[in-house]
Amino acid sequence: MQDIADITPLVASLNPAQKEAVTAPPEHRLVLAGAGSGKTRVLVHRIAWLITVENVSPLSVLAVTFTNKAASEMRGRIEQLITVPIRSMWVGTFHGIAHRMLRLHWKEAGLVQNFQILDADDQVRLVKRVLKALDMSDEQWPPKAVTHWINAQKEEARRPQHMSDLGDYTQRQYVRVYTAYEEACTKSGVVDFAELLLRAFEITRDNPEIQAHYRRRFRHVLVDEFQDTNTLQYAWLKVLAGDTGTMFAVGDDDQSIYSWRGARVENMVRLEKDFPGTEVIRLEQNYRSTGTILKAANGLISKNTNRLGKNLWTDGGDGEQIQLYASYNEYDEAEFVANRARELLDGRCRYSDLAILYRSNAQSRVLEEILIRARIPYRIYGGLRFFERQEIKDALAYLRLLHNRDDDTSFERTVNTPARGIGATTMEKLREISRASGVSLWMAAKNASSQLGRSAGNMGQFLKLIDDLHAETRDLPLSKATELLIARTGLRDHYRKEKGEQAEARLENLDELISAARSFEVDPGAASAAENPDEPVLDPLTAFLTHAALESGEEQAGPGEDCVQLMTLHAAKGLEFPVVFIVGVENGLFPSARAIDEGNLEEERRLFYVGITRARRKLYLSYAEVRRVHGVEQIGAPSMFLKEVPAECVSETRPRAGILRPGFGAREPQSGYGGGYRGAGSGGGYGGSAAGRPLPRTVVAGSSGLGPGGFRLGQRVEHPKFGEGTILSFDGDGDRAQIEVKFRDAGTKRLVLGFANLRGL
DNA sequence: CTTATTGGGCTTTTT
DNA sequence: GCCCAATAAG
Repeated sequence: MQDIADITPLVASLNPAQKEAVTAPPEHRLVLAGAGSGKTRVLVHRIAWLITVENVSPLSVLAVTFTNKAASEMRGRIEQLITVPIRSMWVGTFHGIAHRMLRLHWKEAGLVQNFQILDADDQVRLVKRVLKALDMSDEQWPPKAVTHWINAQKEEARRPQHMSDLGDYTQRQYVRVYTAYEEACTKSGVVDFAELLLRAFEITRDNPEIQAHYRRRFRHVLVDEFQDTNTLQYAWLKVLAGDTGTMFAVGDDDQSIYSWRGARVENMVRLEKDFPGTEVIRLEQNYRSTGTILKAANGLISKNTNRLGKNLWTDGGDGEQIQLYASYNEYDEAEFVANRARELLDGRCRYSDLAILYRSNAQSRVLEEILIRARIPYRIYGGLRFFERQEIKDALAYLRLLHNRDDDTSFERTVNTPARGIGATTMEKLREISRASGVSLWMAAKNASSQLGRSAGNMGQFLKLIDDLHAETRDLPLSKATELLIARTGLRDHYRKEKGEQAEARLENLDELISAARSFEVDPGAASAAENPDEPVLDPLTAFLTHAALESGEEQAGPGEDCVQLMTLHAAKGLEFPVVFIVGVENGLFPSARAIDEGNLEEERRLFYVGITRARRKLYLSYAEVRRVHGVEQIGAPSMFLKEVPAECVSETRPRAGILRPGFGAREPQSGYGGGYRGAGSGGGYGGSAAGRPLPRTVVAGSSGLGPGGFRLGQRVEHPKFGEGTILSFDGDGDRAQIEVKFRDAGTKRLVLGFANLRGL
């Protein structure tokens, strides 16, 4: 029996709804947790409650998240809350848990014991090679699209052998690639991300012992970000829980922003049907944002239909109005952000209190440029991550090849990196041999070196290098082995010779890899402490490679200290900042042109909702009247979503009245915006003009888009040779003035205006 | 085989 | 406008 004192810290700090969720009897629950309503808190406290009050063993708990970050945060917070050791508890990502099962049951899953994981990049490369082997052209069958199709099939748990031929040629070809791709994976002993989930699902569904074992074990299944589960993940959860396990799912349909990668919000409704007795608990009290920000968010999201329904509230104050800034262009917009940032930083803000959110990554470039000039330190999230870097993947491919010679993906990557005289022709020959004899590239190279002509010697050296390295490293600790490999394969010299500061960074990354390997070396003292049949024992190399595949690591850009945070709206989900700037709030950008085209506005609206609710105290929105998109200046209109934000929440700022908008493309921003309208952001403007009413325009009639030669942007023109077209942009002035025209038949051309002989239509 | 050049493409992203 | 990948030239 637990005494009262034990449970106080578990519930004392919770509001009634949170308390209801945490202390609910062990039955199915769906927690609709609004933004900033303490979702993670409820999940963590629920697990702690089950263990300390309901006397549930940590072994009986399965807690699933989407990201490694969320999983480790959850584990850490539970550990802080209770004294019971939870080392044996399965807390992890869908993929991490699937992987764990497959390591334990590799035989039943039909895998080889030392299977490796293919990342998204590797997968596309492999699909590409399969396409080539099937004589299907890259053009007609874009590898990325084919890969996407294969993954979509896997997410619906469809195997090629189950797919009926509907007499559709395209379908037939797709199935052909899918089949060949699967064979290639099996032959190489690799699985892609979707395959991890699919195999784990299949053994849980089809293997009675495995099913019984996990159902007996996992009495409590808890899922975070439930609105992001895809069909396969849901099916797996269902088959895991069976009718003995209880589901505790936490999610927010209003924050469903990943339907394009397979997430199915409908799973929230299905849960209620599939798990009888599921009670829904709503968390609507928000602890993050001001009343004004919540009002804006609520107003916006109420325009969506098919919501499960929720209204955020706070018992805090209204706070400040949301500032909306109408900028001339993206440089002016960035200046506005930098100016406001500087003002805030003079006050009580640290750099890291500020976040700049945008719809697409391309928008970060201009912001970066301006922030550098303003000497404001920043950090961009969402670049290349550590284990995705070229040099790191090179080194890892060698490690994988040492581990398994039949790993063709790694063979292809390493064989001529660094260059050792094994070119495309040789590899083409080798692939043909391997295809014909049905063996891996490695075996083919071993057996048929005589058929490789002039490169046979080089190939022989490569094979020997791998064999020698294997012998030399087999008894070394992993970090030493990695170090030796990087030196002996010539990778280090290869990158040393590369010029530029990039090379420097690459060498540092290789060193970083060596020290990362060190943390996977077995520590003989701690290892055998608790041998659990439910914990796979991985050799250091496998553990290291798995870590690299499943946790691609923090992205390395910039110093980790006090910085302004730049990221996409998608990347911001789950985070919060005292001050948030959302830039580029324009039709065509946000909502994106494609979303408008396809009528997918609800998800874009949710994305805006996510963005707004990231802000604690201050929120700035901005849009540009003109923006360069894919190198072409485009006139934008404020986002349709702005009209949906209650007018009283917003006050609008404009560049100082009376200053004309600069002529389109008359000057490049560097020189153009420096003089004319610098400091526009801090200028007076006129507040109070609420979003929703027509926005006053400072444009002087007729000046809009007027370029050299009297032509206007978007004007229809005729060229003696190219025919009719539309003006896309102007560049420069005087004799050198250029004009970019999109012709109806001749494509887009850049012409010198003086010679173009254009006639306006 | 390496290096320079051209051409296409282009939301969002975790594992 | 920028980045990648596929081609052409060295």
